[in-house]
Amino acid sequence: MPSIRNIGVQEIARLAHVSIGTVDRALHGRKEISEKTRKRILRIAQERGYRPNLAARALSVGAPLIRIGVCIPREIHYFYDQLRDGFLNEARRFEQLGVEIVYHPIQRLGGGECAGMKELLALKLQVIAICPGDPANLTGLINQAETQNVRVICVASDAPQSARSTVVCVNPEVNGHIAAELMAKFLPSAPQVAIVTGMFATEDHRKKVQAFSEKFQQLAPGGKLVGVVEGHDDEDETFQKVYALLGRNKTIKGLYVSTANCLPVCHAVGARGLHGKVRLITTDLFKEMVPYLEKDTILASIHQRPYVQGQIAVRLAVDHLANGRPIPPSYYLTPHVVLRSNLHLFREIRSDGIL
Amino acid sequence: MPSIRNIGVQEIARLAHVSIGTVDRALHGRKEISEKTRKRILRIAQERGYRPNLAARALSVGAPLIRIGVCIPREIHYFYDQLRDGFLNEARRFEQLGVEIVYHPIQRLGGGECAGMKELLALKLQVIAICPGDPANLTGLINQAETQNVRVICVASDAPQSARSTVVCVNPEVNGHIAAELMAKFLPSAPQVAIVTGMFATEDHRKKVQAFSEKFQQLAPGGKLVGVVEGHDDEDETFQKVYALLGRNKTIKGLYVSTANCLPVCHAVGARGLHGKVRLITTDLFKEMVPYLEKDTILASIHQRPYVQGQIAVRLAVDHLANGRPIPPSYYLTPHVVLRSNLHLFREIRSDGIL
DNA sequence: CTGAAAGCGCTAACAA
DNA sequence: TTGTTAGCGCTTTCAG
Repeated sequence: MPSIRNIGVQEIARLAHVSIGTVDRALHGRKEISEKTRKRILRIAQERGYRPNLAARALSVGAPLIRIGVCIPREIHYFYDQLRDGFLNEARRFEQLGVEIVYHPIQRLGGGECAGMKELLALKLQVIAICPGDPANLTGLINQAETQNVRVICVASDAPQSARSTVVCVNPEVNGHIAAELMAKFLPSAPQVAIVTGMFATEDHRKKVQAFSEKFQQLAPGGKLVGVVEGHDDEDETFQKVYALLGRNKTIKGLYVSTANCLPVCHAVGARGLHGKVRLITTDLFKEMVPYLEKDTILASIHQRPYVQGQIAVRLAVDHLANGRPIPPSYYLTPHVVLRSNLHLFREIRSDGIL
Repeated sequence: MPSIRNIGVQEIARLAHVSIGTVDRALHGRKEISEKTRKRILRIAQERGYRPNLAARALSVGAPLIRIGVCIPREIHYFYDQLRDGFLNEARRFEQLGVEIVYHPIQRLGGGECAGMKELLALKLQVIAICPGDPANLTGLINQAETQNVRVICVASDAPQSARSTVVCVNPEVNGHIAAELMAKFLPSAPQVAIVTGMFATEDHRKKVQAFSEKFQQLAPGGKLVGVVEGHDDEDETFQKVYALLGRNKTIKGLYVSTANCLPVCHAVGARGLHGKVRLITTDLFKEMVPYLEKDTILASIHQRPYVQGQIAVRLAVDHLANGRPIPPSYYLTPHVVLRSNLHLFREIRSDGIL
């Protein structure tokens, strides 16, 4: 334990026999200072465990010190509105410490994210949070940002090949595994099941499919995965394909819908008169799902907690920039399992704004 | 929108034709000021949407402004250590804004909570967080605290008859309902099940039992609740009683363990050679449960997230005291459903300290 | 009852 | 390259 009470610039200046101006220069790596005095000052600060007083800093500077650019899609609203609110509400808590969100939405996942990123890059922010829709294309810009000492936080989806500081998301493999486990436990033994996904090209979707399929084999001996439907997150296409599948194969007992696009699947089940016969494990949560959860067409939904993802991204940024804590290389959060009996506790379903 | 930029005491003083000293007196309800000038100043502050600059306040005062007393049990460690860490870690984020935790543990739930509360009361804190083990006895002290303008936050358990500002917990009824839903969905139709609880005298335990029993009737037609074991959270007693029950009744397929005391239940199941025959829904999470989750003796556990409860209590306090937001009358959080496939994501199981 | 002024720890502008 | 100083918005003390 270096010292009991916290030391300040004043004290450091005294110990180093320099003025506080010089201490400030040393601490902030400014150039107008000789290398040896900087060393000396830094060593003293280190030894005495100097931690800057953020309140004083914020007060002195006046302008926001930690500016977080947020480049996330607008659509699908029910998901990204929550994500945005997580960012905004959490940042407000640290407003007085100089934390500010620069919200820079794009229309949809992958739609103009490079342009958005470039604009944010020009703003000289400390942190950029982004949902990579097309990681391959974005990687160059992410690396450029990190080179310019801008921390990049991927949210909800990842750009694993890039130099991003961290990612905040639900691991898609975990999603697939949970779905498989629930399916294996909920359905009678040796069931036939199928998957409804968006498109194989999307890494997130592909991983969920694969993880589900592996885990399901393992947990449901005798069970069988009899089809994977690629709905391209299009309502009509999804409905048609699922409707056709259920017509061809009367023995299917379960469907894992690995994207948010579960409504057309519910409709197809209904159109075949299979409510109560074919059960769904879905992804995420929005109001329109409630009736299907209540009548057990949807047995459970795996909720990726976008609001909390936004919150956590802000916290990682603030913890790092304000309190000097390291950013963990990834932050995989536990999804919630939504059931009939806990449904009413989720912010998506509630009218009050409570977390 | 009252004004674009935030106004300060200086500006209010100018507008009211008084000095900033007087503004300060008005804003803080100090006595050395005439009623009419106070009114005038307050009106102006109101009109212009004055919000104090917390950084400046913290800087000026120096000492912690928001002191939160935390009177929670030490045992059972696996639960209350998490709760404590939630308080401590979250408070550290707001340290520079003058938030401080006064940690004042008691040995076990209900063991000396009145004395602990009294000691905290003497410290002139702004907030006291407490786990009521014996609400009837504590209510007087809680009311006294609130009268003295100390906000009382109940955590993990409630004192519903008191004037406490709020409670942060998992609603025991929700716990019971989720357990019932999982039991009904996981087990083959019309199963016989039993409950293992602590003691009926504890409100939390009683409510879980009742909620489970009602919901189970409703969701598992033909199923039957064939016993309720009161284990008094004693390992031997619980083992003996469950062992006896499983001997008497060979048809039991499921057990809902509504307290953290699930290990003796697992042992009893093992001793009867019923692994894989009798399935458990348990409560909370600690390392020793892992093998039973992995071999599916425990199908799922309902995790009350003590760490997050501590976090949220701090946030409610800070949001209220620092940012003037109202405290919601209750904050019921969603428990996590722990399964084999998400097990490794929980802080109780991980070695790194990440949330 | 009210006003004036010092000072919290830090940054930034200017002087040397 | 270094030192000096004003001032961020607020609380607090001391004078009036």
